[in-house]
Amino acid sequence: MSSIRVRFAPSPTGTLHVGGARTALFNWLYARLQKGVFVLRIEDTDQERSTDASTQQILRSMQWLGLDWDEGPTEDGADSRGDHGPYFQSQRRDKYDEFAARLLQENLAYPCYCTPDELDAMRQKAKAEKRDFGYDGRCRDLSHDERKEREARGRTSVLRVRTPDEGSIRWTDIVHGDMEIAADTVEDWVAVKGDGFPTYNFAAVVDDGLMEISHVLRGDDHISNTPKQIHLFRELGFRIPKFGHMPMILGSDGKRLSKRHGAASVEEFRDENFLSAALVNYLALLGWSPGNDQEVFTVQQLTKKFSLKRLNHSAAVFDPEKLAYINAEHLKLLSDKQRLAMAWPILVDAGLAEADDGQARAKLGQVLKIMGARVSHLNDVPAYCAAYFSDDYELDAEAAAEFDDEAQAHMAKLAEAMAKVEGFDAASAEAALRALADELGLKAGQLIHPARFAVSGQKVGPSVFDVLATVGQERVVQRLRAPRRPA
RNA sequence: GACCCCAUCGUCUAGCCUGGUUAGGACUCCAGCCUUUCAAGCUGGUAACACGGGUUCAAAUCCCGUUGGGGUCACCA
Repeated sequence: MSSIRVRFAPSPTGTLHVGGARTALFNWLYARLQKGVFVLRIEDTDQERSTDASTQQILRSMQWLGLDWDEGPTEDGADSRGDHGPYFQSQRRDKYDEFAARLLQENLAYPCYCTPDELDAMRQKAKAEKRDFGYDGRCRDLSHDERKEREARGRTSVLRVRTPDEGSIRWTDIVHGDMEIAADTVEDWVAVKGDGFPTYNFAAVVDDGLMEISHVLRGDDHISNTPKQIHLFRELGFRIPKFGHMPMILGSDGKRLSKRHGAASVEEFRDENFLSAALVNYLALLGWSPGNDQEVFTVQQLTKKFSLKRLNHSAAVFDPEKLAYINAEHLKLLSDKQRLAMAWPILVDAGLAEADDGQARAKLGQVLKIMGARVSHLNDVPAYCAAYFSDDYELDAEAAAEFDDEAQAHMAKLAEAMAKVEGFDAASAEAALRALADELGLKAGQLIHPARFAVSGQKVGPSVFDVLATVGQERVVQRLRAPRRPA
């Protein structure tokens, strides 16, 4: 086991977004590639916004994606497992308190008595004067008596970290290379809030330190937190992890991806019946490339080829069309058995079959077979397959318009021909149809197209002879005799 | 606004580090082939180095600047 320890640390204030999923994925891939440890930590220090439902949802999304964690909450989210727990920040108060006390004792931090309202006023003023606002350090050097006096007035305090005024903070970013931020652009930031809970930057450092995280891989939007965290890692005596800031995922308008761009949470893609392997594959391609022309990867292949060295520097736009293509490719990768296992529940959900109907399930297997690559998304299954399971299927408007009285007359004759076929299958149905076409002096296509419509309601689909064979002689004859036409 | 990040087809990207390519691939779009139809598949096509200066025999590639886009500026994470 290597000493590589990475983590994904979502805050349970909503669903798992594709941006977060991509971050989780890259951490997971790196851990699997390096035979390291992947830690999942729930950052629920925001009392107002964190919900248990969100935690559950995130855990479910992670599991759906196949991103299993070595340490973290148990699968049901009720408990923790691993040597560095607990993995819910809300259960780690004792640790934050301990380090906060140390910061205070060593004068690395100080109590600040400014109220949110006061700070807000200062911010407004700075804005009005077109000045930059950074906390001005007015509580930085309060004397013992001054502190006592404020406390006597019932003022609550927050704990602010004393940041250096001079010099700079540097690190070598795995993605961006050498980084240097001037220390004077880093303000004295709040480590412990008025409610006694740690802020993100404080809790993250304590936890990453205690959990012995070796690499912090996260979004670009965290770059500005990094100097604060590095400073604190150092002051607290922790080994400083390596940092890698990955590019953001944007919507088609170039803005950070969000709900208004359409589906943006993992759960939505699951509900829309995307293959999780396809989402994983597509997400991996956003911000990373293998360096050659391969684009379709199984998860297994990704864990072998992934490399931090090949992470991109620039933000990427999420493209639903490319995802759809990758999804279709993964559908082709599935065995007939796997595809059937995925499609069956969808057919059942659509009310086209009973869950325990083994015959219907076998039939779906046949239908899927003749459909072939025409099913590029599992969501298409109900519409494409309805005619094989029910007489209540949709009629394609275009095909219906082409189906005239002459076609109907032809279908009546075809019905009788089909009724006479013995040993009804694709080959015998084809022979009978072609014979009838010859007899009537028609081209085969003149029977084929109306027949497809009469039997399946569709304009397109598999070989019509396969359709006939699969729908079955009895139903074929019925539908040819009395084709459904739009009202 | 300040600080930071980024910059190759519409989109995802290879090429950049270690200057010399007809700047490659994929999605989308278009055309053709195949097919009873559609899809798939196959073949072909349209389409990019943001701009300006350097350095160099030679710059997508190295340097500087400009412009553009994004991010951060909370007792949110």
